[in-house]
Amino acid sequence: MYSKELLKGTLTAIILKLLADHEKMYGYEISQHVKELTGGKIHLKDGSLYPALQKMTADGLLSYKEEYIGKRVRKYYFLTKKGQKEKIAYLEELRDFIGTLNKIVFPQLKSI
Amino acid sequence: MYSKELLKGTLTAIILKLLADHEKMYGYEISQHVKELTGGKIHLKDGSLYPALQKMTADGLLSYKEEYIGKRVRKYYFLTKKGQKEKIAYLEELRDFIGTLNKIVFPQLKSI
DNA sequence: TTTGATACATCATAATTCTATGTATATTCG
DNA sequence: CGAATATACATAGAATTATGATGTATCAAA
Repeated sequence: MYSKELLKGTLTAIILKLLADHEKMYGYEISQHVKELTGGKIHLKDGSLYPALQKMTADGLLSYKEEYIGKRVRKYYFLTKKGQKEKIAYLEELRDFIGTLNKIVFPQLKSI
Repeated sequence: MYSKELLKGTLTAIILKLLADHEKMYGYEISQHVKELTGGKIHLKDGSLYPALQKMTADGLLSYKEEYIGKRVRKYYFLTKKGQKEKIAYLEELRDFIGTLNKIVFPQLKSI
Protein backbone atom coordinates (compact mmCIF):
# COMPACT_ATOMS: atom_id res chain seq x y z
CA MET A 1 0.00 0.00 0.00
CA TYR A 2 1.12 3.49 -0.82
CA SER A 3 1.16 6.37 1.61
CA LYS A 4 -2.42 7.37 1.48
CA GLU A 5 -2.02 10.84 0.09
CA LEU A 6 -0.56 9.63 -3.19
CA LEU A 7 -3.90 8.34 -4.33
CA LYS A 8 -5.52 11.72 -4.00
CA GLY A 9 -6.81 13.11 -7.21
CA THR A 10 -6.42 9.82 -9.02
CA LEU A 11 -9.43 7.94 -7.69
CA THR A 12 -11.90 9.67 -9.97
CA ALA A 13 -9.74 8.97 -12.99
CA ILE A 14 -9.38 5.32 -12.02
CA ILE A 15 -13.12 4.88 -11.66
CA LEU A 16 -13.80 6.65 -14.93
CA LYS A 17 -11.32 4.43 -16.72
CA LEU A 18 -12.74 1.20 -15.30
CA LEU A 19 -16.28 2.16 -16.17
CA ALA A 20 -15.22 3.21 -19.63
CA ASP A 21 -13.84 -0.28 -20.15
CA HIS A 22 -16.59 -2.29 -18.48
CA GLU A 23 -19.84 -0.52 -19.24
CA LYS A 24 -21.24 -1.22 -15.78
CA MET A 25 -19.73 -2.21 -12.48
CA TYR A 26 -20.80 -2.20 -8.85
CA GLY A 27 -18.73 -0.79 -6.04
CA TYR A 28 -17.47 -4.00 -4.58
CA GLU A 29 -16.55 -5.22 -8.02
CA ILE A 30 -14.54 -2.07 -8.68
CA SER A 31 -12.57 -2.44 -5.49
CA GLN A 32 -11.81 -6.11 -6.21
CA HIS A 33 -10.82 -5.32 -9.76
CA VAL A 34 -8.40 -2.60 -8.68
CA LYS A 35 -6.89 -4.86 -6.06
CA GLU A 36 -6.28 -7.57 -8.64
CA LEU A 37 -4.99 -5.24 -11.32
CA THR A 38 -2.42 -3.78 -8.96
CA GLY A 39 -1.40 -6.94 -7.19
CA GLY A 40 -2.86 -5.60 -3.97
CA LYS A 41 -0.87 -2.39 -4.11
CA ILE A 42 -3.94 -0.22 -4.39
CA HIS A 43 -6.70 -1.23 -2.06
CA LEU A 44 -9.67 1.12 -2.21
CA LYS A 45 -11.31 1.31 1.18
CA ASP A 46 -15.08 1.24 1.53
CA GLY A 47 -14.97 4.62 3.16
CA SER A 48 -13.19 6.02 0.12
CA LEU A 49 -14.94 4.26 -2.69
CA TYR A 50 -18.62 4.59 -1.83
CA PRO A 51 -18.50 8.31 -1.06
CA ALA A 52 -16.50 8.82 -4.26
CA LEU A 53 -19.14 7.00 -6.31
CA GLN A 54 -21.84 9.08 -4.67
CA LYS A 55 -20.01 12.29 -5.35
CA MET A 56 -19.38 11.39 -8.97
CA THR A 57 -23.05 10.60 -9.31
CA ALA A 58 -23.99 13.93 -7.76
CA ASP A 59 -21.60 15.61 -10.20
CA GLY A 60 -23.37 13.96 -13.10
CA LEU A 61 -20.46 11.77 -14.19
CA LEU A 62 -22.13 8.51 -13.21
CA SER A 63 -25.57 7.02 -12.97
CA TYR A 64 -26.62 3.67 -11.61
CA LYS A 65 -29.39 1.14 -11.50
CA GLU A 66 -30.03 -1.29 -8.72
CA GLU A 67 -30.18 -4.99 -9.21
CA TYR A 68 -31.15 -7.61 -6.70
CA ILE A 69 -29.10 -10.74 -6.25
CA GLY A 70 -31.38 -12.69 -3.99
CA LYS A 71 -32.18 -10.22 -1.28
CA ARG A 72 -28.95 -8.31 -1.66
CA VAL A 73 -28.84 -5.11 -3.64
CA ARG A 74 -26.13 -4.13 -6.05
CA LYS A 75 -25.73 -0.68 -7.48
CA TYR A 76 -24.45 -0.98 -11.01
CA TYR A 77 -22.76 2.24 -11.98
CA PHE A 78 -22.20 3.41 -15.52
CA LEU A 79 -20.89 6.52 -17.25
CA THR A 80 -23.31 9.22 -18.26
CA LYS A 81 -22.80 11.17 -21.47
CA LYS A 82 -21.06 13.78 -19.37
CA GLY A 83 -18.92 11.14 -17.72
CA GLN A 84 -17.86 9.81 -21.11
CA LYS A 85 -16.82 13.27 -22.19
CA GLU A 86 -15.03 14.26 -19.02
CA LYS A 87 -13.26 10.96 -18.77
CA ILE A 88 -11.10 12.02 -21.69
CA ALA A 89 -10.03 15.23 -20.01
CA TYR A 90 -9.43 13.52 -16.68
CA LEU A 91 -7.21 10.85 -18.15
CA GLU A 92 -5.39 13.31 -20.35
CA GLU A 93 -4.63 15.48 -17.34
CA LEU A 94 -3.46 12.49 -15.37
CA ARG A 95 -1.25 11.30 -18.17
CA ASP A 96 0.26 14.74 -18.58
CA PHE A 97 0.81 15.02 -14.86
CA ILE A 98 2.53 11.66 -14.70
CA GLY A 99 4.77 12.71 -17.57
CA THR A 100 5.63 15.95 -15.81
CA LEU A 101 6.36 14.16 -12.56
CA ASN A 102 8.65 11.79 -14.38
CA LYS A 103 10.57 14.65 -15.87
CA ILE A 104 11.21 16.12 -12.45
CA VAL A 105 11.78 13.07 -10.39
CA PHE A 106 13.20 10.55 -12.83
CA PRO A 107 14.80 12.62 -15.58
CA GLN A 108 17.02 9.75 -16.63
CA LEU A 109 13.98 7.88 -17.87
CA LYS A 110 12.30 8.61 -21.12
CA SER A 111 9.07 10.47 -20.54
CA ILE A 112 6.01 8.45 -21.34
CA MET B 1 -1.99 23.85 -13.83
CA TYR B 2 -3.29 20.54 -12.63
CA SER B 3 -6.30 20.06 -10.43
CA LYS B 4 -4.78 20.70 -7.08
CA GLU B 5 -5.40 17.30 -5.57
CA LEU B 6 -3.13 15.57 -8.02
CA LEU B 7 -0.08 17.10 -6.42
CA LYS B 8 -0.90 15.65 -3.03
CA GLY B 9 1.66 13.32 -1.67
CA THR B 10 4.18 14.23 -4.36
CA LEU B 11 5.43 17.54 -2.99
CA THR B 12 7.73 15.95 -0.42
CA ALA B 13 9.23 13.67 -3.03
CA ILE B 14 9.79 16.58 -5.40
CA ILE B 15 11.58 18.61 -2.74
CA LEU B 16 13.70 15.65 -1.69
CA LYS B 17 14.71 15.03 -5.26
CA LEU B 18 15.68 18.65 -5.94
CA LEU B 19 17.73 18.88 -2.77
CA ALA B 20 19.41 15.60 -3.54
CA ASP B 21 20.54 17.06 -6.83
CA HIS B 22 21.46 20.55 -5.69
CA GLU B 23 22.94 20.20 -2.23
CA LYS B 24 21.30 23.38 -0.99
CA MET B 25 18.42 25.51 -2.20
CA TYR B 26 16.18 28.16 -0.75
CA GLY B 27 12.42 28.16 -0.99
CA TYR B 28 11.96 30.71 -3.70
CA GLU B 29 14.65 29.01 -5.75
CA ILE B 30 12.85 25.69 -5.44
CA SER B 31 9.57 27.13 -6.62
CA GLN B 32 11.24 28.84 -9.60
CA HIS B 33 13.11 25.70 -10.48
CA VAL B 34 9.98 23.57 -10.46
CA LYS B 35 8.15 26.12 -12.55
CA GLU B 36 10.92 26.09 -15.15
CA LEU B 37 11.36 22.33 -15.17
CA THR B 38 7.68 21.78 -15.81
CA GLY B 39 7.09 24.60 -18.24
CA GLY B 40 4.82 26.27 -15.73
CA LYS B 41 2.64 23.23 -15.31
CA ILE B 42 3.48 22.84 -11.65
CA HIS B 43 3.51 26.09 -9.77
CA LEU B 44 4.15 25.62 -6.07
CA LYS B 45 2.34 28.27 -4.14
CA ASP B 46 3.93 30.07 -1.21
CA GLY B 47 1.23 28.74 1.05
CA SER B 48 2.13 25.19 0.03
CA LEU B 49 5.88 25.35 -0.19
CA TYR B 50 6.93 27.11 2.99
CA PRO B 51 4.78 25.04 5.33
CA ALA B 52 6.03 21.92 3.55
CA LEU B 53 9.65 22.92 4.10
CA GLN B 54 8.91 23.63 7.74
CA LYS B 55 7.20 20.30 8.21
CA MET B 56 10.01 18.40 6.54
CA THR B 57 12.46 20.20 8.80
CA ALA B 58 10.39 19.32 11.86
CA ASP B 59 10.36 15.72 10.65
CA GLY B 60 14.13 15.72 10.49
CA LEU B 61 14.40 15.34 6.71
CA LEU B 62 15.83 18.82 6.14
CA SER B 63 17.97 21.33 7.88
CA TYR B 64 18.86 24.86 6.85
CA LYS B 65 21.19 27.72 7.45
CA GLU B 66 20.37 31.33 6.93
CA GLU B 67 22.36 33.57 4.66
CA TYR B 68 21.99 37.27 4.25
CA ILE B 69 21.92 38.84 0.83
CA GLY B 70 22.16 42.47 1.75
CA LYS B 71 19.49 42.81 4.38
CA ARG B 72 17.36 40.01 3.02
CA VAL B 73 17.49 36.59 4.54
CA ARG B 74 17.53 33.34 2.63
CA LYS B 75 17.01 29.97 4.20
CA TYR B 76 19.18 27.47 2.42
CA TYR B 77 17.75 24.02 2.94
CA PHE B 78 19.71 20.82 2.62
CA LEU B 79 19.10 17.13 3.24
CA THR B 80 19.97 15.65 6.61
CA LYS B 81 21.35 12.14 6.87
CA LYS B 82 17.82 11.00 7.53
CA GLY B 83 16.59 12.96 4.52
CA GLN B 84 19.16 11.30 2.30
CA LYS B 85 18.06 7.89 3.45
CA GLU B 86 14.34 8.49 3.25
CA LYS B 87 14.61 10.15 -0.12
CA ILE B 88 15.35 6.76 -1.60
CA ALA B 89 12.23 5.21 -0.15
CA TYR B 90 10.07 8.19 -1.09
CA LEU B 91 11.19 8.17 -4.69
CA GLU B 92 10.96 4.43 -4.95
CA GLU B 93 7.41 4.51 -3.69
CA LEU B 94 6.51 7.28 -6.09
CA ARG B 95 8.06 5.46 -9.00
CA ASP B 96 6.22 2.27 -8.12
CA PHE B 97 2.96 4.17 -7.73
CA ILE B 98 3.36 5.83 -11.11
CA GLY B 99 4.02 2.44 -12.66
CA THR B 100 0.93 0.99 -11.02
CA LEU B 101 -1.21 3.90 -12.14
CA ASN B 102 0.01 3.47 -15.67
CA LYS B 103 -0.95 -0.17 -15.63
CA ILE B 104 -4.48 0.69 -14.62
CA VAL B 105 -5.12 3.76 -16.60
CA PHE B 106 -2.95 3.40 -19.66
CA PRO B 107 -2.48 -0.32 -20.08
CA GLN B 108 -1.62 0.06 -23.73
CA LEU B 109 1.64 1.76 -22.78
CA LYS B 110 4.66 -0.10 -21.59
CA SER B 111 5.08 0.33 -17.86
CA ILE B 112 8.07 2.42 -16.86
C1' DT C 1 9.06 56.75 -7.38
C1' DT C 2 6.39 53.30 -8.32
C1' DT C 3 5.99 48.74 -10.08
C1' DG C 4 7.33 44.10 -10.09
C1' DA C 5 10.33 40.66 -8.49
C1' DT C 6 12.46 38.57 -4.49
C1' DA C 7 11.80 36.18 0.05
C1' DC C 8 9.81 34.85 3.85
C1' DA C 9 5.49 33.82 6.83
C1' DT C 10 0.67 32.45 8.88
C1' DC C 11 -4.26 31.32 9.11
C1' DA C 12 -8.69 29.86 7.71
C1' DT C 13 -10.68 27.09 4.13
C1' DA C 14 -11.40 23.40 0.94
C1' DA C 15 -10.97 18.91 -0.79
C1' DT C 16 -10.32 14.23 -0.34
C1' DT C 17 -9.22 9.87 1.71
C1' DC C 18 -9.09 7.01 5.87
C1' DT C 19 -10.60 4.79 10.20
C1' DA C 20 -14.08 3.17 12.64
C1' DT C 21 -18.39 1.62 12.88
C1' DG C 22 -22.80 -0.20 11.44
C1' DT C 23 -26.27 -3.22 8.96
C1' DA C 24 -27.40 -7.20 6.48
C1' DT C 25 -27.12 -11.29 3.28
C1' DA C 26 -24.62 -15.21 1.32
C1' DT C 27 -21.27 -18.83 1.23
C1' DT C 28 -17.98 -22.14 2.86
C1' DC C 29 -15.95 -25.29 5.89
C1' DG C 30 -15.38 -27.99 9.87
C1' DC D 1 -25.67 -27.02 11.78
C1' DG D 2 -22.86 -23.20 13.36
C1' DA D 3 -19.15 -20.14 12.84
C1' DA D 4 -16.24 -17.71 10.16
C1' DT D 5 -15.54 -15.32 6.06
C1' DA D 6 -16.93 -12.89 1.99
C1' DT D 7 -20.19 -9.93 -0.17
C1' DA D 8 -22.44 -5.28 -0.38
C1' DC D 9 -23.79 -1.22 0.99
C1' DA D 10 -23.51 3.11 4.17
C1' DT D 11 -22.12 7.25 7.25
C1' DA D 12 -19.59 10.22 10.57
C1' DG D 13 -15.57 12.06 12.44
C1' DA D 14 -10.51 12.51 11.95
C1' DA D 15 -6.46 13.39 9.41
C1' DT D 16 -3.81 15.24 5.81
C1' DT D 17 -2.36 18.62 2.76
C1' DA D 18 -2.55 22.15 -0.78
C1' DT D 19 -4.73 26.63 -1.60
C1' DG D 20 -6.24 31.51 -1.13
C1' DA D 21 -5.82 35.47 1.25
C1' DT D 22 -3.11 38.30 3.57
C1' DG D 23 0.99 40.32 5.64
C1' DT D 24 5.90 42.12 6.01
C1' DA D 25 9.97 43.66 3.93
C1' DT D 26 13.96 44.33 0.60
C1' DC D 27 15.72 45.17 -3.95
C1' DA D 28 16.04 46.26 -8.98
C1' DA D 29 14.44 48.46 -12.92
C1' DA D 30 11.73 51.63 -15.52
